[in-house]
Amino acid sequence: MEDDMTIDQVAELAYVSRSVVSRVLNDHPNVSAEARERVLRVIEEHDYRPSSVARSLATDRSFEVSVLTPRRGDESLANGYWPLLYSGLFERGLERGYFVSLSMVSDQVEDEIEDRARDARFDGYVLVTTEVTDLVASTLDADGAPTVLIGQDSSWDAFSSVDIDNAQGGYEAGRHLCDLGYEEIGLILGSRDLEESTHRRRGIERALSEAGVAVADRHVAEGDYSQESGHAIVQAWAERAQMPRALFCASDTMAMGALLALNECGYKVPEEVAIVGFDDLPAAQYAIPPLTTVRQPVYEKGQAAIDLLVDQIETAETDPVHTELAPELVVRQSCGAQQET
Amino acid sequence: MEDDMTIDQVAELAYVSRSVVSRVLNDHPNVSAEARERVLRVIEEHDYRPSSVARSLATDRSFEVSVLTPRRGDESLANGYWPLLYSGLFERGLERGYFVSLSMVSDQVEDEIEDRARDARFDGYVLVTTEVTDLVASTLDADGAPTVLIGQDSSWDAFSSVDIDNAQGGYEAGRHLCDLGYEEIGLILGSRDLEESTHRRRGIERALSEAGVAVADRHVAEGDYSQESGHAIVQAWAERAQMPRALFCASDTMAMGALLALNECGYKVPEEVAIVGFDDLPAAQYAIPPLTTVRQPVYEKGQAAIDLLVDQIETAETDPVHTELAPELVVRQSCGAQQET
DNA sequence: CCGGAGATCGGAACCGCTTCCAAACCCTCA
DNA sequence: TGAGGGTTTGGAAGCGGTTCCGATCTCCGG
Repeated sequence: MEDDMTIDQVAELAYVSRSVVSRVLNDHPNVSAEARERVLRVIEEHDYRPSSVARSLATDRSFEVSVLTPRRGDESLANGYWPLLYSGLFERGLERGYFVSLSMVSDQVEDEIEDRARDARFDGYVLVTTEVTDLVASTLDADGAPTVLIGQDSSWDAFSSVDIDNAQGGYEAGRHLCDLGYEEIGLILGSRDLEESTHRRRGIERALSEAGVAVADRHVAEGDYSQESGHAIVQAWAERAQMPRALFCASDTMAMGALLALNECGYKVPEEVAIVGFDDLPAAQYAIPPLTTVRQPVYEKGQAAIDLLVDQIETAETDPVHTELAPELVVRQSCGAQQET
Repeated sequence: MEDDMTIDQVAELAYVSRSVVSRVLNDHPNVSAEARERVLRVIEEHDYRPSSVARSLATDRSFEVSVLTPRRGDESLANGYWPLLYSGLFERGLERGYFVSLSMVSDQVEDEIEDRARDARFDGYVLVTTEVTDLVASTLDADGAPTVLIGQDSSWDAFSSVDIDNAQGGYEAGRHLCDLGYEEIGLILGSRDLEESTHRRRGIERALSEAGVAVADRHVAEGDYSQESGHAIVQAWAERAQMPRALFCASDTMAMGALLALNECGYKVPEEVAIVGFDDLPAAQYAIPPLTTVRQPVYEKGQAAIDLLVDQIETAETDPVHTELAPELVVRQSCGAQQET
């Protein structure tokens, strides 16, 4: 099959003008049934595809959106959260007629990305935050390019955003622990700099204080969402023999690390130490014991982000919309609650 | 800053014709120092960027390459291998002047991807295989688009490819085990359908037979590279009380699963069971005990793929090149070898 | 039988850039 | 001083589409 046909060649073969071909390509009215028929046959026979580049130039739309995701450290993509999020983005994008592609922006390439970002190649951007790179964000902001954030970042609230209600999630985890009667609770939090983890913290603290449970300072630790940090914190508590009776971990990965450390140090879960995580990564259900955790609808987050973005592109609406999805407690076995069914 | 300037506006402000501006943009000769100077100043002052779309149309080059990666199951991106590979791709791409973007192709969107792929938007493609989707591959093949494969797939050897020498890796793992004197060795292999895992298997089997070590059929199992599969296999062996003295796992993720199971079943590693993995994922060094494994240069794989691809794009060379990178045994503690320093 | 509305079509301008080519310019050397 | 060579320049034609608009065709009712 020779390819690389142009619209003119199609026109010629179909005995019509290029305008007519363009019209059938775009489902415009005012083309006779016979003409349409002929054009379609030529297209079919020669497997013709219009050049998206030319179309882009003419219409100033590319039907492509770009997902910009940070790469910090080797681990950034290394857990089940990301593929799920991307799937939501990719698939919903295609459904809505947009091709989505992903780029990792690391510090050393930030300005090149910025260059690329600016040149109107894309109709819009999704910034996977938890640390938007400021350069890129401010460029996008200045350009007025349609952009939506995944995750919260109040310094960029001119952008639309999608996130879950982190405080609510923390609250439910806390409630669960309190309902089960635990009173000595340890908190393994995420970095103080992430609004997300601040909210999770506030949520659980509210639950505890409502239940009249206080947490000791020595039982509050800050990790960085990595498995290693969870491991280290629990190990430290074990060494000092000040293990709490229950643990709240601000991420499943930290919970996994904690679980590992608990295991090594001989604590039985949940008999001696209960543990609740956050995220409900695919791996959570395979943990030993299966992890009770706060599920966040990751795939849906991706979908929602695309919806927001596409709406913004297509309506030229510029007022930011902030969407919050509801998290949901998933009770498994790591807290000792009896499970239903 | 108003933006969206066109080359004509720049030309006007700099008192030259659009041709001159184009020449300075592309570092072409034959523009006087003064003219160049004026043009550059206007560009600078107005923060002008040429439209890559228009440029693309005119030159038939986009300086973009696309990485197509399969999404099968939620776990496909879920380990440290991917971010490393992508970093290699992205960063080397930028170094060579190409913007690389990633798309996940799942079955339900395959034909849309194919559409997109064909329309000359990209200068080339990297297929992350271990299961190239046939539709996409054959389209690319038919179009003669520059394409390179990461991983091996002999049914597509018209494409250039990058891979490591899997047999060699398997061989070194086997040698290590034999050198340490293990004689009862279990093999936890990857799927038979993956050439990669067939090669790994052949490698270790050669090492064992050279050392005169035989492996019992009951000690050969096929997993799917997932942690769960490693876990399940070891658990089965434990239940039947036929645990080998040493384990070769065809991937680190399976090794992690195996480690977990070993732990649960009360086997000490490496005192009672030695274990060697494959890949050297970032997580391998944090395992308990740190995992002896065959390191594959993942980042370099990404780089090499881009190099091959860009060379092919720029020289219009169509003969495929098959590159094999060398794996390397990384001795840590899971096999009981004494470590240097 | 004619005028006019509506459907259909083709011509041409345009999107923003590259590139070929001929024209203008500047020097140098015979 | 004038021819000839090399620089520098601008004009114009593409690249492959979309879209506006005026021309043509059809068909109907008066």
